[in-house]
Amino acid sequence: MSRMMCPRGTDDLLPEALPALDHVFAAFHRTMDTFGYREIRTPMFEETALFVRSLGDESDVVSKEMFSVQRGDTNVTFRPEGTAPVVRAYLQHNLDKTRAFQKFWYGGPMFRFERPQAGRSRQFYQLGVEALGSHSPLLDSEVVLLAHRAFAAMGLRNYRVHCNSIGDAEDRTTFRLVLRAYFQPLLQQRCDDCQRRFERNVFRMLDCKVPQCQATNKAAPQFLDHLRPASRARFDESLAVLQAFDVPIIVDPGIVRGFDYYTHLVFEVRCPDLGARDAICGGGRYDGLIEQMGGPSLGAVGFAIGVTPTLLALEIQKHPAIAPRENFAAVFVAPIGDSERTAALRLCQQLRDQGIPCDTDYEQKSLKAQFKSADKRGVKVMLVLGPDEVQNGRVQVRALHLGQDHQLALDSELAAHVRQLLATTKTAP
RNA sequence: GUGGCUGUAGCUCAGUUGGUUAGAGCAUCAGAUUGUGGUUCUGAGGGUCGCGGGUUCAAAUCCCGUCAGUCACCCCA
Repeated sequence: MSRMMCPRGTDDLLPEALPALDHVFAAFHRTMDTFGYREIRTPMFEETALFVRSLGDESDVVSKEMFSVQRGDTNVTFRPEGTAPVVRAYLQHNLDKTRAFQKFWYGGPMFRFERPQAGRSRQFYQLGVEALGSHSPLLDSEVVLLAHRAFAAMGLRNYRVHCNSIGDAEDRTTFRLVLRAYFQPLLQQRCDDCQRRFERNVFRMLDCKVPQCQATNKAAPQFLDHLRPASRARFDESLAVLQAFDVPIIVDPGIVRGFDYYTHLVFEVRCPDLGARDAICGGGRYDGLIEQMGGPSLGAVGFAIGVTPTLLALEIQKHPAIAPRENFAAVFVAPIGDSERTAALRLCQQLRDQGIPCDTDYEQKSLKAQFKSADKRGVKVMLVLGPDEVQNGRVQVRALHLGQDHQLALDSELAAHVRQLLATTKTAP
């Protein structure tokens, strides 16, 4: 079968699926407004060098997951994540010099060339925030609180925020030595991946999922115990704030994060209902990034929500806003025969002009068939036009959801009547 | 990139140890004394059984390949 299909790892969002996406975006947007974050939109693709510089050419994303396009001597990449583009825009427009501290949110598709699986695709949607230009520990807490409130606004239940601190560059240098010293004699017992991680990124050995590795991880030194007092105090301060706001926190030494630019607070939101891939949000502080990208030494903190897994979680939890919805026009004008077709179109348009979503028949269906299909599409009000109605300047109005019939005049009052019928809900008998 | 599972109608699936014109439910469309929905009844359309090759008198069924989907690993939202 050689039918055309959308490329592997992509999905068509059909009309009935979009209300779910809208629900998540709208809840996020509302939350951002109340916290004073403003939306920013950057291009879908950037110069490849931007991501190489921010993520590091050692990272998996850069080394094997980028959607890149070479055109003449320019090489661009469809954005695999949202942080680097926002920081780039911030610096490009000299915001660091005019109003250094700014809070942004963004949302939209991201692209990574990887093997699709449950809750993960090659084009996926992220909603994220970036609070740029401040080192304040208060912001660390605010950002986590913000993620929590956003999920709450979406109606998600049963999730936990896993938090950890990985200190600053100095803490990490120290801890790297401590970890290497600990793992060196145990290296024989570790899996192949950990053998590689020992040199490349020791920290990742801490969240290895292989059972034999987890055994030696239990007694492994923890970041939190090797932070300098100032770093440790800052983490404790953040935790205290979050506990005061009843955020479901779990301190989890296994949270290490993949990208190089993270510092101090790192966190992940997980929803156990999802099974193997349970992370729905990841973020933290990344104090080195702005400077790394050619800007001044300013702090930054943010997170990104994976919309796809979030929708999956809401679906599993049977959230009503996620169910597929047929969003057809609520009013339908049904001409009985061909002679009423023009009048029907005119009436239909008249209601549309009044802001009432309205549709009519285009296929010369029988009246019965029009009723049947209208019922299936969730139409609430049917307006029937036959020869008699047209001649008398009247229309038959049937409220399908109420089971009521009315005869109404085709005058300026009609729209108001229809509007009223739409607003009426069926009362229990 | 690695591994497991799965490909039969628009959807969910039957299809007996290989054996005639491949079935059901739902969905779609049309009817049930000719201007009215949801229930019910009747009927219709719709499939080169993912694709290619092989074994056989005979393949949806067995074998090989390939493509696609899916789940998991690596990594990550």
